[in-house]
Amino acid sequence: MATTIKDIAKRTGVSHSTVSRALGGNTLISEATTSRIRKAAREMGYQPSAAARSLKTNQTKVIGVIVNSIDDPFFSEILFGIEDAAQSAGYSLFIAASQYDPYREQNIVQTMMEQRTDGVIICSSSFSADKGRQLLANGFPVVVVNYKANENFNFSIYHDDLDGSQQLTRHLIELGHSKIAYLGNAKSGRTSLDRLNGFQNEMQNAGFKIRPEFIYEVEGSEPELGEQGLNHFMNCPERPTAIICFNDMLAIGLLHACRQMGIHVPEDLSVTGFDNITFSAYTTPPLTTLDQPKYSIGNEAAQLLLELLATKIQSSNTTHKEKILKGKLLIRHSTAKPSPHS
Amino acid sequence: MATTIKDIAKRTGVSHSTVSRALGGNTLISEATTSRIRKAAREMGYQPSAAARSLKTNQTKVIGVIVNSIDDPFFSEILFGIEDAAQSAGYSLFIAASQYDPYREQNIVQTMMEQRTDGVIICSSSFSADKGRQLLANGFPVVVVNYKANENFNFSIYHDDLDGSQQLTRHLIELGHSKIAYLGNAKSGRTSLDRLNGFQNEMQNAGFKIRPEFIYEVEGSEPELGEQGLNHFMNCPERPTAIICFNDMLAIGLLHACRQMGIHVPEDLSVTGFDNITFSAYTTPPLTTLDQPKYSIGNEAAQLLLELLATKIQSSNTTHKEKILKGKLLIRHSTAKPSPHS
DNA sequence: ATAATTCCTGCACACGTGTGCATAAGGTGT
DNA sequence: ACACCTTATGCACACGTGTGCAGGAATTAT
Repeated sequence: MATTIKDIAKRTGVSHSTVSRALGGNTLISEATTSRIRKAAREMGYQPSAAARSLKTNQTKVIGVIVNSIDDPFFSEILFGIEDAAQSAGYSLFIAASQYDPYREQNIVQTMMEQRTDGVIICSSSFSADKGRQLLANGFPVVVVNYKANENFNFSIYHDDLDGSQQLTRHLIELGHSKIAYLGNAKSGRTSLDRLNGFQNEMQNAGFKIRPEFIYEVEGSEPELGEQGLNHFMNCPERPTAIICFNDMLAIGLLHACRQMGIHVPEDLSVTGFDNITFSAYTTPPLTTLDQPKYSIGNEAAQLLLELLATKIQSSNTTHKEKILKGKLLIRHSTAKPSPHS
Repeated sequence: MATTIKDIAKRTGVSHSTVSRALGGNTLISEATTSRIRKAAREMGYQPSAAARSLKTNQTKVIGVIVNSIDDPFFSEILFGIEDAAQSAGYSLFIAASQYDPYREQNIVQTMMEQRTDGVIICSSSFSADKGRQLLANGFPVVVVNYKANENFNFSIYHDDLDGSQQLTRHLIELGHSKIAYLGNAKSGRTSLDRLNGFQNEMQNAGFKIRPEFIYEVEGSEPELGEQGLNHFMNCPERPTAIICFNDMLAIGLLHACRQMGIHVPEDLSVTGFDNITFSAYTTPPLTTLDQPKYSIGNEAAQLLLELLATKIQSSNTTHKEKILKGKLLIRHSTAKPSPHS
């Protein structure tokens, strides 16, 4: 059994209250006893019980983080940003992955509530809104990341997907493309929609029409779905000269399929990704993408939550705060002028 | 403030003990009152306090997991396996990343101890042994994964790296290679050493000598270090015809560097990886690698820990249990016969 | 009708920590 | 010597939950 403050009290001949105060740095206790107690605590390998402490203080110093999937390299960088901010404020993370599974989602929400997490960061674009509201209803401060059902949530950090998508589209248009297609991910809801809208806006600005078959969605972001997307576009009566992919994972799969089908990128076809995950620099050719400030996004989200926890203004649910971060275009080698004979 | 069993007791007109028993499914309580209490609990949105419960029962239903870095796609698949096993046994995960940082490591250990995690799984090959011993000394059941300081730990699951490396080497030898080099990762300690040994064993079996400059280590597994490795080998007086990389990440970086230097894989040079992470299937050319059963490794580790928790045999530290899993060779297109004129 | 048995529920304490209040010891002023 | 103030510590209770034990009510046996 682990040593408790009572054990320390017994050994140093004081009451457990004195020990509690001494370890807490309360100046009421004399320096002599304080250092005596601290020494004993060290020798006995004392570790305070988080459970007992939270029970008393009503805070756990733990913040919950909900992501789609730990597999997704995109989230892991966001997690980094969150962890740095949390750690330096003395908070630990409780990470849970929903895996797009409603049963798991419910499970996660329940666990967070039972654990009495001080706050929750939702990074899962597909997380069902009612589960999130459940947390809000139970008084949990919630910050959402890249989650576009903001009608429900007062505190959010997100990336300007509209702008990012426009940057990519503009880049392609400036290269001379007009027959551009969009490969979306139906499971990502508003995020995919925003990127689609950015594309559409910019095409309209340039005076180009988009053929309806040039917009296609697959059910997820696994690379193998990129192949499915490519097949669709290559079977169109008129082929696009460029494809904007919802994210890097899809683009990576699509590039792979291109190679198998003998389509040369970027000579025959330009391809873009979104997010700038590590591996997007190592494809053939290296992927032109939109560098999303993932670390900053996570960091800002955590800071916002910490601020909420410090000021307790979450109760006044009239307040409302959101921050929008912009990414920047990263031109590598998967985009080029369209070939003259296409 | 969240509702407690006392609130429910007040509302249903019974004592809090009765509520506790009713919700716990104790058959001593009559069915009538049990269902009445359950109904009230549901209506009031009751969620038990994990803190209070653990304080009383002395178990948290949480198991800690320590990994090197969440970024590493290798670990995320292991986490999957762990989570599945844990979840179905009613346990939650407390995940922490050491990031190779001793300060963070100490911090993690302390947090695990304060949280009174029921057990710990260490998946970090670089995790310092004394930190692990600290956990053991405090009575934590510990299972280590792919951690080769087993002299200290009684319970471990690991992959047979020696065998895997031999499979890869044999494959190359059967293709006709004899000038084979090994690119290791100094930070991965024993793991890298085992893979090196497998390579050496198999070369010896075939009667081949290894030139000392054909063994080279870099400080990490980031893809960009693959380039450094390639440079080293290409500057050797006699160049290797095949390179065995410590893992896929390094191999991916090395392949990329090959392209930039105009080296054709596999015609000029064969390259192998290790682990079979998702992206290894999408490189150019797709990577020949060793498919490590990551999910199973995680799953078995969790099951072993759960078994320890159930039987409490961890106290009898004479027991000792380990499981070794073998991976299998996955031949893609980054390996081929050596070119005749090299 | 009373005793014995079963069934159900409440009392009281415990887990480890934090904190308001009382109080004892020591010091300073007259 | 006495009242007064400061300093240092202990007492007792609280947080939310679980559980051994006692005891009341209802049922059955005598």
